[in-house]
Amino acid sequence: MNTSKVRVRFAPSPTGPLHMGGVRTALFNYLFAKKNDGDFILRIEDTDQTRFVPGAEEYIIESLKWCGLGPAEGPGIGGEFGPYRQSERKALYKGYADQLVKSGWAYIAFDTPGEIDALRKEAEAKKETFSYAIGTREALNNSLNLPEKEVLKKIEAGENYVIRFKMPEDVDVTEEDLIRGQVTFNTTKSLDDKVLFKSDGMPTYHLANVVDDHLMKITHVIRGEEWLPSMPLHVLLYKALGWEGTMPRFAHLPLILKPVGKGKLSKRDGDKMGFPVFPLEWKDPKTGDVSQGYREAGYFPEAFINMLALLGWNPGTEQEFFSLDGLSKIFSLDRVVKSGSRFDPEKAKWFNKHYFQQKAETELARLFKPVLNGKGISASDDKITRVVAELKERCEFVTDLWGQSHFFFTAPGSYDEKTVKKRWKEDTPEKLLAIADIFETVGDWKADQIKETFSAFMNEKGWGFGVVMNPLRLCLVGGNIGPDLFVICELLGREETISRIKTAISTLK
RNA sequence: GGCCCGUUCGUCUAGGGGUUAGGACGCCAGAUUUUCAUUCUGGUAGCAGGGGUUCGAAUCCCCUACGGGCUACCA
Repeated sequence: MNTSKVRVRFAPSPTGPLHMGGVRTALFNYLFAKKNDGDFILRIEDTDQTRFVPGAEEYIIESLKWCGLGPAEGPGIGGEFGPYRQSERKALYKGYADQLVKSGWAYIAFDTPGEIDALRKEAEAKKETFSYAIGTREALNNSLNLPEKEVLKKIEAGENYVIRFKMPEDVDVTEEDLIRGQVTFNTTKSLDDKVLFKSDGMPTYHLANVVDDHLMKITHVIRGEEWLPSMPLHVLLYKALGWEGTMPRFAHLPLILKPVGKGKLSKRDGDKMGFPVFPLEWKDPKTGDVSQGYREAGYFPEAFINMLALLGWNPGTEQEFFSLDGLSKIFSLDRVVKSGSRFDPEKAKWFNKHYFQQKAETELARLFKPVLNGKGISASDDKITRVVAELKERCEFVTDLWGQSHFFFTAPGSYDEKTVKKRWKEDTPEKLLAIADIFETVGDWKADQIKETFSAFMNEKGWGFGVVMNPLRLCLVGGNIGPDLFVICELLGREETISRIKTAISTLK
């Protein structure tokens, strides 16, 4: 067993934006590395040139950065095991594929995609499935059946070929998965002769992955459950390459499922239900479609990470709030759950609310300021901080702030109809005018002073508080939202308060 | 279809032979807040089904059902 320093990698392929499931895989890798004083590295698996999407790699790197999951090695960062982009390692893989052919673990196959496709269709018509494997490979166009001379001739003639793994017959491959325990696969029952090296000169995932993990001294492969079925192939590959002694250990993470309905979480679910599935906003370079991001939706990275960490993992205690550092100290793979987890957007919001409430008012004000500026409003930091302080506990997102506070910065342009109907009575203007007058007499324009003067007057008149306060609120904010009425008065200032009362009266009269 | 993995409140989960099956989100109710929201307190709700093993099963075994993944010269 490998006892060297723990090294794990996150190995996405740049075929689009990083999905939150991918972020979670990165997170668990990161946490495992930190917990074990190991290295977390990023490797870009871009062996499929046809699926390359411009900007995807940058997106991945920026997403990890936003989440605080900085790799120790990777593209643009460097490290002694580079390059970290598989396309830049291209020259490396062919030798290993050839070695496999030489040792009899692999063979050369000349069948064209068209031919194989036809075979597949043919089998399908008979309600069977074609697989290139023992039982069919004997009759196909490959180096197992062709004389060596013929094979050489074809290659020299420039004929396209792939290199396939020669899956051994009827072997039970048993390997321990760190999350699931022992898993056994029978080679004949469940595995075919996978392509290791493509006709375009690139390795497939299987070869590149094993070669790179070996060369990069990866000790633990932590990846999504969709890879579990290919674990035996990889185990066999390590064996075939003579790397059994340093083979990494495997851990297959459960998938993140749709909030409702069947299947794994997809981009569509987010669009349909209005929650982000990507960490950052993504604009598809081809279609121009924009997908929502957690960052843009107003989530704090620490909330996003905290939520993700608890989706499929738990500390075994009742603690729910964790910083990345906190997680790094206690994370362990044996507390990863085996079954897929449905994602709950409500819980994500709840996490964000928690972190929002934890933030200092000045910090929140700093974040809110650009929002205000974007609306053409400039206000002193002091005022913004005061406003934020009053509204903080009724919000979950920085993006909620405006909806709760616009009236502090701009006078209401209209009045909520429902509220008008419910609260604005015939004698309301007269009463509010009296209040405006009494406001002129408030000594020190502070919330409690205003309240005191107001209450004294109300008691003297014998008016019901609700009858006056609700319409007053309507005048000042345009609806029935906002914090304590007297606080609103104070922050608005005496002049503005009275002016808004008068404007409302003349508008609603 | 084949192969593999899984299944505890609606959701995330604890619990791994003896528990009143615990917590969280959501939801509902009450209290506070002269609005709304917040906050607090309480409540609702679960071991997929059937067989074993055992004095005793949510827990171990088998079967069934259901869910999920894989089954590309994609990762």
